[in-house]
Amino acid sequence: MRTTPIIEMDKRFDPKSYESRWQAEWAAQGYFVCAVPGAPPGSAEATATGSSEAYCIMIPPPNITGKLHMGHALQSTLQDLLTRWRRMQGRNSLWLPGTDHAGIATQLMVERDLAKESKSRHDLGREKFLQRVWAWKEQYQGNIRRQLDLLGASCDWTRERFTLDDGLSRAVREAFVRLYEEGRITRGEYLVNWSTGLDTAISDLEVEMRPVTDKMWQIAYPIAGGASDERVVVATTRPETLLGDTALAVHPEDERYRHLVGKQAIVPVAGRSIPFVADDSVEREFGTGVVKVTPYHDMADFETGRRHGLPGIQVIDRKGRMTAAAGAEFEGMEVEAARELLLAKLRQDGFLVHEEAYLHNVGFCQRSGVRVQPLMSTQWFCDVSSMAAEALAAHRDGRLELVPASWGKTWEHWLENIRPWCISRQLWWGHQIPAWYDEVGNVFVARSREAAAAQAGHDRLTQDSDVLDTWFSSALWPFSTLGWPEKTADLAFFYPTSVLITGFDILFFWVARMVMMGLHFTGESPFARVHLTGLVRDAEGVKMSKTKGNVLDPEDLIEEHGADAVRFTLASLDAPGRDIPLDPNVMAGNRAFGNKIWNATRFALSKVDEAKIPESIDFDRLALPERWILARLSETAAGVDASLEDFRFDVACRDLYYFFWSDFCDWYIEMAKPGLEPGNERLLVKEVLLLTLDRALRLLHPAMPFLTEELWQKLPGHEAIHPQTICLAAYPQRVPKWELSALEAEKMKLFRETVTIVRNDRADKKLTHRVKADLYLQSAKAGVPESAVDAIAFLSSEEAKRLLSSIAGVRSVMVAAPPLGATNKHIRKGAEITCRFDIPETAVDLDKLRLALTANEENIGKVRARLESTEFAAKAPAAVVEGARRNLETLQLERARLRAALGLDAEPE
RNA sequence: GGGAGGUUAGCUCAGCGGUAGAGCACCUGCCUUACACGCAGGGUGUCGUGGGUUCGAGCCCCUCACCUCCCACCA
Repeated sequence: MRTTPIIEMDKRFDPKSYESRWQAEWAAQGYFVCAVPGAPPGSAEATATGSSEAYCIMIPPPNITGKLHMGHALQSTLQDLLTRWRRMQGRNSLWLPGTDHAGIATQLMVERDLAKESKSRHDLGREKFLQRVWAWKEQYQGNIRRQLDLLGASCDWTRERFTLDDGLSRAVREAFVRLYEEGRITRGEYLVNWSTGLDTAISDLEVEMRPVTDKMWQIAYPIAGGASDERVVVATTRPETLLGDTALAVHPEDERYRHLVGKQAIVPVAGRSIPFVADDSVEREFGTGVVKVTPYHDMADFETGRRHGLPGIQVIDRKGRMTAAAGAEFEGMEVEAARELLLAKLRQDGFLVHEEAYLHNVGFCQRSGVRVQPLMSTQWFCDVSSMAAEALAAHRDGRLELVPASWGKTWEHWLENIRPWCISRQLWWGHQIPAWYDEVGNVFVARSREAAAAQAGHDRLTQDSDVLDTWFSSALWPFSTLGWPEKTADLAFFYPTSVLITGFDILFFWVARMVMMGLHFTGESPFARVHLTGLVRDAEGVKMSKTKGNVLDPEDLIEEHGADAVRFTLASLDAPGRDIPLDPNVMAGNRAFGNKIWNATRFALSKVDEAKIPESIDFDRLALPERWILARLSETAAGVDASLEDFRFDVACRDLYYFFWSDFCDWYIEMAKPGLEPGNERLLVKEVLLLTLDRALRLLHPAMPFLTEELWQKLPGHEAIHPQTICLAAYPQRVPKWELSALEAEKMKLFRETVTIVRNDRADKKLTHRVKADLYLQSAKAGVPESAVDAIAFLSSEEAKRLLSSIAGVRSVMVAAPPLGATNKHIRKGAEITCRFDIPETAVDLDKLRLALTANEENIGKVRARLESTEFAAKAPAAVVEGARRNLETLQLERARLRAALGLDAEPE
């Protein structure tokens, strides 16, 4: 005997009461642990499915530095949604979790921590410092898992990886050595982006251009060996680099300066002679048309210098201070101070011709915020040009699909213009470069120190002190996490992965590099499809930032609304190519949706007695409401599947929301109520109620895992669907047999319209729902549109009467002329429907009627004009013409009704 | 300087060539035997501008304007 479950369930749902319980249960049961065909049995025995069809998503590994932000919450929600959906479809679905060592970010945080003890990493030394970072990592790594658990993530934690763990480190060394042996990785001295804030080189991608108002100075350079007063004027924003000038450049076709090419100029203050060179890159219109060339302190000048075989002079060092080469009086000065001193000297000697404010773009170190200093240094570079070509080809031939596809052009442009990737960093935390040097500087690149020693023939070797750019190890993530370079069962089964979900902001940093490395090392794109999400913003669409104080914390939101509401909200806002404006009101609305689901279940459980979710149902024996809701269920299942295939999470959520709230709760449950009354039972109503609820919960499960599991476990008969958990129950599919015929669909439409008529009339008269209505039906006058439905017969049937009584407070339905004076007549499907209430007829709101008449006549005018156009009749499809004709007829009947109510003649013309 | 996206109700956004939609907000009436995190009803639109294609354009084409964001070595 079932007790009455309604007593057991609270009137309000409380996500906190079950969310953590279910996450713990799922983990304990190992539902998300994948067993791979051919793999040795182990903990994976508890696996969900033995399916041989793989589905795999690699998490974009969050930094171990800390805390998940809204972007992680969004992306994790979508990844989990897809994984749960595929898992329920029976795929062997792996969502592999992990974290990134995040070289610079992590090192900075630990250094900041050290600074509290007034220590620097140099005080500790490399060994001790790294021990400290590892300790720090151990402390924070669990945080990521805890947060993903809170969100309901169905990761396989037995496969969790870390970019610095042994396996991944091995993969990194393997990749590095292979690329080196192929000649793609080289070491050399180049002008690189130097961050004095981080004391390391950074890649082009880590440089952020920002507009800055500087000054543009014009400086005169005397001509050597010319007339004593002959000078040429040069414009510059960085006068201090003049000390490192090794040439002046002019455009080869600039008549103003052509005569100078081959001559020498004298660098003011420094007094050195430097040549004039002619170079196409000089813009004649800009500045004075003469450019100072400082190869070691300017990217463009570096290239110019190379073209002309010019030497370079390093006048600024890696700390941002002037070197000895800048001259004794400048040596050791900060750049700013050196600039002031130099300007003073120039001014004093009459070399400073002009100065003005100047707005231009300047490169800043994205991470530390300092101005990037171009600096000559020895670094490791990876030539990715051929890999980029492969990545381009994969995109063009469809092996790699970007969603939304509009990112394609950006992809092409970046890869077509790619430059060598500076992969070495002067940091300690990261993968130390697998290169060793002997006493005389010979380099041995190898997979291990032993291998390097074997190459060298001795062990007097020192390892390169630099580490690799964090993104180098991330680039290997899709296959290094599966055991590459070993040929593991996981790699064979799950690689290439199915989809990647990440933010567009790391399209180049990460996605492009994974595709390049994946294609290079495995011959396959690491994933077939990439869904790029937008940026999570605040309710007003403003970017979240600490300084603006508008940052939302996923953990707070989960605490307040429950994980399911957070997930549903994020997923429903993920429209292609758009950012995600996160409004707490919307979140509250979706929490209310959870409450609605809770209460619908609570209602059903209180009514179904001994009934169970039926294993099958005889659709043909059902009454219209049951047939209708099953039809809607089938359509919704079909729609959700299609939407998820296309990454249209917004559409899938909208359809689910509408189906559950409007179709199921507002309409079906209301229609089911009379059929659930003792002694009045409609055939199989309880079974259909349970069946629909079961399917709806399963459809919703990927988006709202906790609530659906909690409720589904309460449904009688759920064990027959899956003995343990909704997580592994089959995802509902379309059932074509359940879909309604056109006739039935029309009947349902007529019924709903009739309900609305009654409710409208009641609201117009300001009556409460308690005042019952009497309905009068009679055939409408001539000119009524044809209809397949016999409206009068249908609406006056016992079945319809009972439904109308329950849902719309209709006391009686009479096939008769309405009492004299009745004004609220409505025409539907050839029937004139009049609604009367048990109260004196209130005064008709004439203004409202007049407005309605005006609108009606406007519409008639429009439709008639279309119908009278010969072109419309000739060219529009017949169905459209016919639709317009019917429309006109209905509008005309409506007009007659309105005119009668207003006491006007029936026909105006 | 290139490129992408956006411009639809008060707000945030859907929208498939055929009479403009949702949620939230707002107004009215309701504690109707699941739910007030609720029920029912309601109002609101020059679909950014100007052209074009079409019988018919929010939707397709072109122009312009404004907003967001990427990429880019005019010193």
